[in-house]
Amino acid sequence: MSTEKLASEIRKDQIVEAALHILSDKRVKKLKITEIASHLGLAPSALYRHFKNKDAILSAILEHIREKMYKNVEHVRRKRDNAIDRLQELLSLHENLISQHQGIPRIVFSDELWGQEKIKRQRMYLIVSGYLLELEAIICEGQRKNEINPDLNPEAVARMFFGIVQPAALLWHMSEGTFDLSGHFTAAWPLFQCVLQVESRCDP
Amino acid sequence: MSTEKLASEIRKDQIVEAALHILSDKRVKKLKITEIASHLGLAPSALYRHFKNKDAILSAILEHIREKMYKNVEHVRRKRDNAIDRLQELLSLHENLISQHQGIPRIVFSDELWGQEKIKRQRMYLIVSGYLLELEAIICEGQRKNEINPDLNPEAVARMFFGIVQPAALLWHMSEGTFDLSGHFTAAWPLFQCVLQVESRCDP
DNA sequence: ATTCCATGTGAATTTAAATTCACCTTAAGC
DNA sequence: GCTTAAGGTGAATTTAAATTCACATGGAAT
Repeated sequence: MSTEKLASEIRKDQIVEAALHILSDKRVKKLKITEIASHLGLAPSALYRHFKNKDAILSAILEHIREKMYKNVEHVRRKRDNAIDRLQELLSLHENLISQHQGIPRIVFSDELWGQEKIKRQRMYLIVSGYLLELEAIICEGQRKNEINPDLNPEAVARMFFGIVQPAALLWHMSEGTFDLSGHFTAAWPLFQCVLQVESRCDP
Repeated sequence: MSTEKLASEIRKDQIVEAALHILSDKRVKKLKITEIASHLGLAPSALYRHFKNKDAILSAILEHIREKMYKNVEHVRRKRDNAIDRLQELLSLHENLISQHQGIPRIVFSDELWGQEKIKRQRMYLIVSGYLLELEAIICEGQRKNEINPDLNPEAVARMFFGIVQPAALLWHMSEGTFDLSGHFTAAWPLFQCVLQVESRCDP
C-alpha cells in the first residue's frame, strides 16, 4: 500500500520535474500539458490521473520551489556559523539554482504563469516574504554577534541581498544564458559586504 | 493627412494605455483583446484596424515602457548635476512608475506575457541592459567628479541600483499593493549610498 | 454633391489548448 | 486463476481566445 502511494508520488514528482525542465530549458511559451506528457512519454490525459488539472500541477511546482529555497537556507545554517559566510554561501546556492533551473526565477518573479486566481499570487508572496524573513533572521543573528553592523535595518539588508539575486535571474534569463552570472555575483558580493561592515560610516 | 495620422496615433496610444491600465489594475490574467476593446468602448475587431495582431500591441507596450524609462533618465540628467542626486531622484521616479503602473514591472520582469518569439525577449534584454548602461554612465561620471568612489565597479553598482527597484516591484505587485513601497526605498537608499561613498573601506 | 478611406461593427471562423470519457492493461491481493 | 484498481490510451468535447470578413458610416478632399 505504502509502495503504491510512493509510486504515485514518484510520478507526481516526475511530472513536476518535467514541467520545471520545460520551463527552464525551452522558450517562454506557457507550459503545455501535452508537452509535459510527451517529455515523460505519456499521453496528455495520463497526467489527469495524478493531478486534478493544470492548476494543481502549477501548485505542485510552487511547492517544489519553496522546498528548494528553504532547503538552501537550512543548509547554510548547518554548514556555516558566521552570518557573512552564510550569506555568501547562500548567494552561490542561488547562482546554482538560477543556472540549473532557469524555470525557477521565471516562476518566482513572474506571475503571468498563474491563472486569474489571486490565491497563487498570495502563496507566492508568502514564499518570498517568508524567505526574506529567513534572511532577516540570519542577519539579525549576525548583528547580535557583531559580525554585521548592528545599526543597519535588517529588513532592508535582506531585501538588498535579494536584490542581488533577482536582477541576475532576470538578466540571465533574458539573455538566454549569455549574461555572466558568476561575474555578477563576484562583483556584487564585495559591494554588499561593504554595506554589512561594522563601524560603517553609513549612519549619521 | 498629418492630422489623420495623428488621430490614428492617438488611438494607438489609447489602446496601449488601456492595455497597460488593465495590466496594472486588474489581475494577472493575460491581456485579452476583448478587454482592451471594451475599456475603450470598442468592439474587439476594431483594434485590428490599428494593430496587425495582439503581438503588435504587446510590442507597442514594450516601446511605451522603454520611452518612459529613458525619459526618466533624461529628466534627472537635466534636473540634477550631482551623480548621487541623480540616482536618488531616479529611484523616486521608479517608485512612481511602479505605484502608478503596476503593469510595467510586470511586463519588464516577466516574460510569460510574450509569445514563443525569441525576438521580444531579446528586445526586452536590450531595453534593460541599455538602461543599465545609462545608469553606468551616470555612475562613471560621478566617479570622475569624485562624487562616487572611483574604485567601484560601475557595472556592479548599476545592477545593485537596479536590485533596489526590482524586488520592490515584485513585492508591491505580489502583495497587491500592500507592500510599503516608499518605506522600502527610504530604507534602501542609505544602504546604497553607503556603497557609493568615497574613501570607503570596501576595497582592499 | 460625390467619392473614398479610415474607422468601426457583429457575426462567423480558427485555433490551440485543456479536459473528459469509454475503453484497455497489468500487477497485486485474494 | 480471478478480481480489482491504478495507471494508461486515443479520440472526442469544451472552452476561450484571437482573428477574419462582409458590411456600415461619417467626415475630408475633389
